[in-house]
Amino acid sequence: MVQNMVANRKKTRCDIVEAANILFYHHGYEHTSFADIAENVKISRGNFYYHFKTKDEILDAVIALRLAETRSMIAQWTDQSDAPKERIRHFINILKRHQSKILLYGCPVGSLTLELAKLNHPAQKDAQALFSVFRHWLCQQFTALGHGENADKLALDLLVWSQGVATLASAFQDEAILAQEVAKKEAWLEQIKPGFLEKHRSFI
Amino acid sequence: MVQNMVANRKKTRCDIVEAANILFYHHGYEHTSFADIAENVKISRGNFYYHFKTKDEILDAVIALRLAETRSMIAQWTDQSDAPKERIRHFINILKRHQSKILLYGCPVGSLTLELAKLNHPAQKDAQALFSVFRHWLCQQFTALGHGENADKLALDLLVWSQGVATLASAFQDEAILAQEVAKKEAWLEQIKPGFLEKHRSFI
DNA sequence: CTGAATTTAGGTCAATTGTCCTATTTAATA
DNA sequence: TATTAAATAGGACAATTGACCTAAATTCAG
Repeated sequence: MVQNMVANRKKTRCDIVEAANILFYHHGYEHTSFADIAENVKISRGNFYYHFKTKDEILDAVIALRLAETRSMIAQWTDQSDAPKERIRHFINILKRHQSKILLYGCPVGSLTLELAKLNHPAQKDAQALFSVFRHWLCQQFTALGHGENADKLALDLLVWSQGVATLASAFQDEAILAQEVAKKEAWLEQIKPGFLEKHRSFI
Repeated sequence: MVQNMVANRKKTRCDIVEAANILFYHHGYEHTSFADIAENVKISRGNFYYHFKTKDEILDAVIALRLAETRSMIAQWTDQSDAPKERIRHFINILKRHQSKILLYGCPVGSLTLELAKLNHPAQKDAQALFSVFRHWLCQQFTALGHGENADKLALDLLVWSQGVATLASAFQDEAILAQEVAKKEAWLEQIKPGFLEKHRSFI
């Protein structure tokens, strides 16, 4: 059955990318070796090389996976509620939802971005897209809240905040920092005054 | 002359640590090899090994150097002005002063901290001290401004902000983000209302 | 100057890295 | 079933890593 073959091929490849995704997050891109990934997926290095010729190829696949996952997550948030505030709250709460991982490894987007910057890696731009996805979506939400002019700045502020919180919570290994910052940001979100364009929110 | 010997020894060692400090910042701890550092200082690997037995030893020395430099910088800020706001402004402005480097490599403290977390490196706690120095000093300044109860939270917020800005400015390679965020934070600092303990500021 | 101590140079080592190759096994087709 | 294509296993590779060692050079005291 062609279906089976294709499915299997896809599955092994998918297994590799998913394992690499986690290992890149936990141990960093460079500190993760072919052997680490292969061992994790329980395949031979030869089989591994059959699916990916170079390490950069795996990185590209991992970034593509993260982009897809991110888009899917955001689409879910968008579908779950029509209220921009409610949507933005979802973003704020990622920090709490992934608390334990963040305390250990920081934010997957921020840490990958920083590592690639130091390696001066060609995939830098692709990793940047991960931030852009959040940025544009948040911008849309703030626009819907009537902050058209400042929407992008507000979106960027929220990204800045999330990266800072992840970095410091991880540095101090202190979940109280995380909880406290999230609570404060939620309160800020609640209190935010809709801009004068609020009435036109429907056009978003 | 004993003086010369000791001075030379100190100088070579110091050169190594300073080169490692820069290379760790630019390329990361793990991606920097003995050979890289030795080549940079223009000494042999053997000479290098004479001064540092293991890579961890260099890391400790680099962290110690950064701690010393940070303390000295902060001491300067403290000496330059008695006004807490003026002092805090110095902190905010690090981002602008080191703009070009931050765009390329992020914040040296944040990125090192994140890398060590992923390596699960024993020096994590030492690197954390770098953040603590800023945190406590900022806390003192906010206390002097009369925000005793919230001083530590305000200090942490400022650290969070600085880390976030560094990460995103670097991710987007966009100095406008940096300039805009710094300007906004400076405005916030200006507008901040002194707490009711302001009159007692002298005791700090 | 001579001898001892410190400092430096450069070679060696085992381990690990990313990459590549060739057999063998598994699956699909005719 | 026989043939072909896809997938896997595992070995080999050159290069690089951190670590270690010894011999030479430099420095300084007596």
